[in-house]
Amino acid sequence: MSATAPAKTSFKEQMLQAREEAIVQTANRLLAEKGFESMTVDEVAATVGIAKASLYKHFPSKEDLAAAAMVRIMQRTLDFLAAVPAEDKPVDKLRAVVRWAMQMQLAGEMPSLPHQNSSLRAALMNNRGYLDRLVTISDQLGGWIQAAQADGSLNPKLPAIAVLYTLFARACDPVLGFLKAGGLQTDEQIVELVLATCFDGLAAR
Amino acid sequence: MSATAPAKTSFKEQMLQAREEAIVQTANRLLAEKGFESMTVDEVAATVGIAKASLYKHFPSKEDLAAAAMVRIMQRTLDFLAAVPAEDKPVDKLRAVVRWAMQMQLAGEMPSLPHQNSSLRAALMNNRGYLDRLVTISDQLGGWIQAAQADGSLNPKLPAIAVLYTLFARACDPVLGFLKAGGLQTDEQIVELVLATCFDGLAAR
DNA sequence: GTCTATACTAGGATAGAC
DNA sequence: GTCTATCCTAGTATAGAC
Repeated sequence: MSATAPAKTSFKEQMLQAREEAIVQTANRLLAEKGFESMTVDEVAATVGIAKASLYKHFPSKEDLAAAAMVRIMQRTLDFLAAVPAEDKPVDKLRAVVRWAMQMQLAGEMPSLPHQNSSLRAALMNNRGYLDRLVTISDQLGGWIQAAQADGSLNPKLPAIAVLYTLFARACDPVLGFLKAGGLQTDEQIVELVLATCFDGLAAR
Repeated sequence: MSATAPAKTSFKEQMLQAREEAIVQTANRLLAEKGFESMTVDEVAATVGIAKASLYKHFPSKEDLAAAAMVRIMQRTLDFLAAVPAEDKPVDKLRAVVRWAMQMQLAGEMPSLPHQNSSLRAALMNNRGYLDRLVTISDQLGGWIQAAQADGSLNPKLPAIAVLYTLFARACDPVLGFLKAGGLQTDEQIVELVLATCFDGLAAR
């Protein structure tokens, strides 16, 4: 550990971090595209361009790899929440978050929810980094939901927890994919359409 | 083929049909519970109480088995559609169908949508029985949607196809499972809650 | 058409050299 | 920490007797 060592170590660590980021990013895309069960470690490694054994030096299991990808999307969500203008109306903040999440999904960047019985689900429930971020996101959205219900822009009769779950679910809504496959709307139109049905409902107003 | 044969043959065939129904029903539940990829043929066979090889005498592949379960739920949907009172308002017919589908999901009887990239998806797209039922259901719901938009009870600005997709998606909405896991509402309350957010939206009216 | 036993493969994970 | 080569389990599917 000489005085000149830090620079090289830091560079090496940067490379390491960059590779890990590439791996997690690839896992994230495949998770969004085909789900945890259908995603194979072989495919992740091949896409990144490294050997499978090398990948396993970074992540001890497929579950840990997928969990890292889930933590990443949660962190990106937190980053977005932090960037929402504080002066916006609560309901507009909520709309902005859901819009962003839907854009992520259309871009193939939003991993689908793990099934109740999945081994990934179990791994996430034991992952502090994931749970902490989930709680932070829920608290922040929960505050906005209550504020929006208090100012009369969101239906105050709905339990806040039901609203929260609904917003989470819309981030993974398969309707976006259906409409995209139909090819009749642009991505932007699809997002605004689903956003409108989410907040305003199907019934006439 | 003597004159006395038909009775015995018929009985045997009834047994055969009953067994196939038991297999498909089990597959249906497992499909709802854990999805196509996580469902194993071993588990289906064990649950039904037959050997795996026997199951393969009835269905040539796992995909065919799952497809039979999907055809079954589509047929049950058609049966429900046929039983909806013709004199009801179009929008009430739509509500009734979505309510029924949500009840099916909470009962663990609604298989989750196959992922875009799934081998099951490909099998379904080559399955005439599935596609025909899907088209019939879509046509019937599509007619009700247009009627509801015409009579002013459903938002006429929404593309009918988007409404149709939204209704399909609500049948598999993960929000139901989230709320059920929370344990704060009865099944009936969950259904009415999600039904209300679907048709009336999250925003205050 | 049901069973037991087995073939075959995909895919998660590891060994060991560099 | 990267590679090639290999292990090993789980799971789909089939053979062959009854």
